[in-house]
Amino acid sequence: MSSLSDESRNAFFSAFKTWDVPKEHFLVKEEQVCNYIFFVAKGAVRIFYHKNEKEITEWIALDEEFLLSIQSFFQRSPSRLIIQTLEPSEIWGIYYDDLIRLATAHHDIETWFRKLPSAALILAQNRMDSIQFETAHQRYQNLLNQHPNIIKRVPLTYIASFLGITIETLSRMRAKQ
Amino acid sequence: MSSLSDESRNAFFSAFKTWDVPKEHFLVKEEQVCNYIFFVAKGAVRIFYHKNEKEITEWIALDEEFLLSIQSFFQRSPSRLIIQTLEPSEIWGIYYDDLIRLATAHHDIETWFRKLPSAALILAQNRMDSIQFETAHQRYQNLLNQHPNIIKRVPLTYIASFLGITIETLSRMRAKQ
DNA sequence: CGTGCACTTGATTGAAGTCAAGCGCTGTGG
DNA sequence: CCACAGCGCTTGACTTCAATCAAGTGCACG
Repeated sequence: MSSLSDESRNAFFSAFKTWDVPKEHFLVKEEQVCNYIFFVAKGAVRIFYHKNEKEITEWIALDEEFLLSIQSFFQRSPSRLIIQTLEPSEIWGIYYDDLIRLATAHHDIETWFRKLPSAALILAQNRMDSIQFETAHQRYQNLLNQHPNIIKRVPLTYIASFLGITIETLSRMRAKQ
Repeated sequence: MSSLSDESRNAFFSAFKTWDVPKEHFLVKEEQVCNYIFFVAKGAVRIFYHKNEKEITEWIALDEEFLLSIQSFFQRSPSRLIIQTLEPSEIWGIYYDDLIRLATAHHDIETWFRKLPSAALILAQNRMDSIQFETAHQRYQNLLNQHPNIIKRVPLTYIASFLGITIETLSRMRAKQ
């Protein structure tokens, strides 16, 4: 995003649609195609999937963050991931076809766009590393350092699910700071 | 791959270069850019990265499998992943520029090519799921069912590292079938 | 006012890591 | 040609982290 020219950035942001949505509103339901790149202008949104009847939180986006199901958006296929607000939120979204149009017209947008899936792969890799090699306590501390607002604003269940631990364990970590 | 027309498939395979390489030969070293999509025609190759001075195996490719560092190849940036043969092997590779040329000429190759990063993301996601939610024993059983040849041909260290467990634990799993 | 949800706290269990010792090849050097 | 060093793997004893099960507290909302 930071790599875009002012002109491209303006074109990009002009293409957004905006919505005001209540708490627990679905931006993408299971098996739907994710047709938008979303930007959480204000509010809190989680992205999660079902695994053995449980909901696994993949990420929680607060104010001024992007999110989407990369796989669904890029492959134009039904999403395993579900996107849902945790608070009443102001959401912006850029529609797939509009983004393609922009990418065709602006080379820097195309470059940015093309890099998204492999950038997401790096994030997935990092998250896997942290689940595999860090203790629950380290993961909690990292989240606390890097995204203190998530800890402050979001219910335990979602944080625990994101960290890959039980709410009991998370509760105990907090008790010991 | 299966989605390519005969013509595209021929063009694709004609563009390969081939090498005979000894055991423990590096196809991609750390911090190098991965310029090829590799195809292991015959042999065994591992892809791994360094984490806290340890080598973490990400995948092991045997006869007739593709492998590459998606992130490095697509972003044209230095690779965190290292690719190295485990046996004397016959390796084919298609060079980045050649692949771009093919993708420009053959629309189905371009489609295939564009999908690679988000397809890899799904694999990464699945692997994370298995590390997070399956026991070491389940992961071993799955590997045994889905890739028995890896278990047969590859030294324990690499398999243990791929499964995310210690060699002791792996040895114990094998003892109980 | 009470039912339920979000969170806490405690006791117990279990899976897998660590440390340590030992076995059986293979290959190199005396 | 044998000896022994080293590697790949196994086995055992112990430890640890976090899950599970089970109560219990406090607040929120109908």
